[in-house]
Amino acid sequence: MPRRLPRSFYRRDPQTVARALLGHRLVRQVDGRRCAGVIVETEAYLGVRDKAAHTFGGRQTARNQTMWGDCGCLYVYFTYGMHHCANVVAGRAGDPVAVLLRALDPTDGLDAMRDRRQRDVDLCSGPARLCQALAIDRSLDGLDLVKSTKLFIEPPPSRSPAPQRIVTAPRIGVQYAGAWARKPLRYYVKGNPHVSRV
DNA sequence: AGAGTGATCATG
DNA sequence: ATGATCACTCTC
Repeated sequence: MPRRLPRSFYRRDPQTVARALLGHRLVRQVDGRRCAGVIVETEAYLGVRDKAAHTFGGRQTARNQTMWGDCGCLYVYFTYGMHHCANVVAGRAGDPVAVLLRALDPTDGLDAMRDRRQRDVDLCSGPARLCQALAIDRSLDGLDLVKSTKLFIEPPPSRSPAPQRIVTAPRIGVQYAGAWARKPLRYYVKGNPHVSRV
């Protein structure tokens, strides 16, 4: 059995989870091949009060159903007619908050990622890029990261390196959200070259 | 800076 | 039913 983060890790406010996720490894098993990367960039979405969140104002739709369920599950949405983005559901069931996975530092299965991305660079630097690299789409929506072997999050080795410096910044691509767009709800590892933008 | 792309959503 | 929008990416 793979080592995985427990449910309790996710059952916290999304800002805490977004920050804590940095440095853990997202692992994808597909076609008997392993692809993985260290999470280096995330964003917190605060639910019904957050104008930038899909669940703002209590919206509950076919698309965002997963956000209303148990923490530790994957919320995948499709946008712009071609891109998928992946979130981890946080908080308590009924509080529809989540953390968007924005970038990985790729560590395993780079060849498969290059095949899927049709590129040698920017394999996992951006929410839709990392989904393409790891073959994540709507069919994985609702998947339980605490139990699945197809996709899960692995803690770093117990003898972990020195804690990394974390930067906060406004979230990307949510300018329509007014004051909520300016809140520092984006988290990334300072100096890491795989962060989607600085 | 502009185009691409179609599911999704709020309106009616 | 319909039209506007979109937690993005690529190319110029």
